[in-house]
Amino acid sequence: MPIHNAEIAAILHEVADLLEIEGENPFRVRAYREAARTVENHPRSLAEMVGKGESLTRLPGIGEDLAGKIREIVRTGTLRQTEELRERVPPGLRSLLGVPGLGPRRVRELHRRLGITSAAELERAAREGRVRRLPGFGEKTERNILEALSRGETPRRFRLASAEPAARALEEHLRGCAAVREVVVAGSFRRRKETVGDLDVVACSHDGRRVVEHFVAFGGVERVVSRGGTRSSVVLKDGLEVDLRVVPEESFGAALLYFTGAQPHHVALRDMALQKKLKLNEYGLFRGEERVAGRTEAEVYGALGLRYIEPELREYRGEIEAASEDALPELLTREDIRGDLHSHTTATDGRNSLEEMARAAEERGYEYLAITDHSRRLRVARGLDERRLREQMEQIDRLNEELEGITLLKGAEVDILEDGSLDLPDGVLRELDVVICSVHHKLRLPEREQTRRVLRALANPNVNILAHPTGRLIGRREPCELDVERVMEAAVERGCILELNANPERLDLNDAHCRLAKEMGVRIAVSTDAHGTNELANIRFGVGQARRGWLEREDVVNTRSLGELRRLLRREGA
DNA sequence: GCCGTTTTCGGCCCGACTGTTTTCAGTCG
Repeated sequence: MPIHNAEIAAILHEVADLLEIEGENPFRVRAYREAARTVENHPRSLAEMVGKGESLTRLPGIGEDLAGKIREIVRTGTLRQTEELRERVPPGLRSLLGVPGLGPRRVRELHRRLGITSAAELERAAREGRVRRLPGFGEKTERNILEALSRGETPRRFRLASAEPAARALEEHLRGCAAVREVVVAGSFRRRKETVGDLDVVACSHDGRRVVEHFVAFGGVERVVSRGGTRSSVVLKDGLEVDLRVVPEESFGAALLYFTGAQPHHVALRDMALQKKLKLNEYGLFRGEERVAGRTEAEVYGALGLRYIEPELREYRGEIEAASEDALPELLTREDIRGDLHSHTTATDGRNSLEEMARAAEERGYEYLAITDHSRRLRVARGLDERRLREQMEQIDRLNEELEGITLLKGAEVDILEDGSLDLPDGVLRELDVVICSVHHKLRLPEREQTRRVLRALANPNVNILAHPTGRLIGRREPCELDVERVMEAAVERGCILELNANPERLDLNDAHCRLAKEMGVRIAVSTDAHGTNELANIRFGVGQARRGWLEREDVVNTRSLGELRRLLRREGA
């Protein structure tokens, strides 16, 4: 079984943590962290690249040494260096780095002076009052450690959609403060990352203290972690941490840039600034004492010789180079979307009728909506057999005569059976406007079998779209073992479309896959898989993910007019 | 450990807040 990028990255992260606890050169530690990040973000399988003898040193942050280590991991599944480190640094110490307030320095002291190697030992030492006697520690630190341990705090990530209500409520709350001129939730939320660890709020005001006081009075606040004159940090009742920064108007753009990140993106910008003998921080871009930019982000990018870079691109995946060459993509927007190609009704497991779904889509300004109820294999959803599907097709024909602003497309979401055959006969599939196929059971097949299964389904000439290709559920279910690159090759050959499922629990394909699809020339459908009228609005999450994957209007099929779309679905004029 | 129109050595982002401190280290983002 080839090793996954995520597993390689995990090993590199462990090396970084252990080296840090040992007190290694922090830049060396950072090099491992950056390499790990590069690996986990890389759309292609490194194991495969190693197998093909491709060079790894072209990846950012990976030199000869790390390339060799990655090759060792791919070949042996492990790294001798890690094994050696584990003998010197008890692996339990690693988990202590996750305790708020404990960094590598303090963890090392705890180990060296008190022999602590685990959270349980730390708790005991703190209870016995031994921690407070260490230099640099005190009563308060000891108490904070105990509190953090009793909360059992493991940094938890929130799905974008679960953080959104809090983000909107906070924005509104802060706008209610007279001293606030502008407020934006920045960070990974603004980059539309599929999960966020916390919210970073940037407010524009000349009275920081007043804004901070207003901020900590927000109704959802569980506890205040810190509050100063320009910055504060709180934890909300649902456990989400929120950091606020207040800056004056002339710094707002620079602060947004700083707090939107991603960190490597901003570090690279600082680097560019240094090369131009400028200094970039959250207050502006400076030449000596003089502020040359900072009011808006565009101003800062401009002063660095770059085009404005959309937040979703700021992941340090080539966007800075593209901006300097004026080669940035013109990203997909919500307004580009002309219809939804995946939806369900009460005929199976949806909550609204055909007509209700149609009207809701019409209200969104769509030209078309594909009705794609499940096939019979999905028993829990009361999936349709051929007879019931034909009944629905007739209903759609009748309804289309009444509807004026929108057209319903006749479709189905057909289960891919274990052998790769489809759950409805070709005869009826041929009569549909759009055929989606997807895997809903046997998600744990080995990669070879899963890939063969999906490839066989795509070989059916009636199939248009492969829905939620990897089957992952964010935070709940890992993606299935699937050779996504092979599937994409097949999709290109056969004119099939891959779905970017916009359900915020799925967002499948992920951003890296979208980027790969674009590079390989695979067409994408951004679809909500709505099981009710209220879910059609989930399209915004799909658009965000598409933008993170550098997708443009041309790459996405449901930006086409109905006529163009119909031609595409007949696989003509590809 | 990486990286390079300030190159193969010597840099590597930087400011706020907290707690333990009499001037600052550690942590965090």
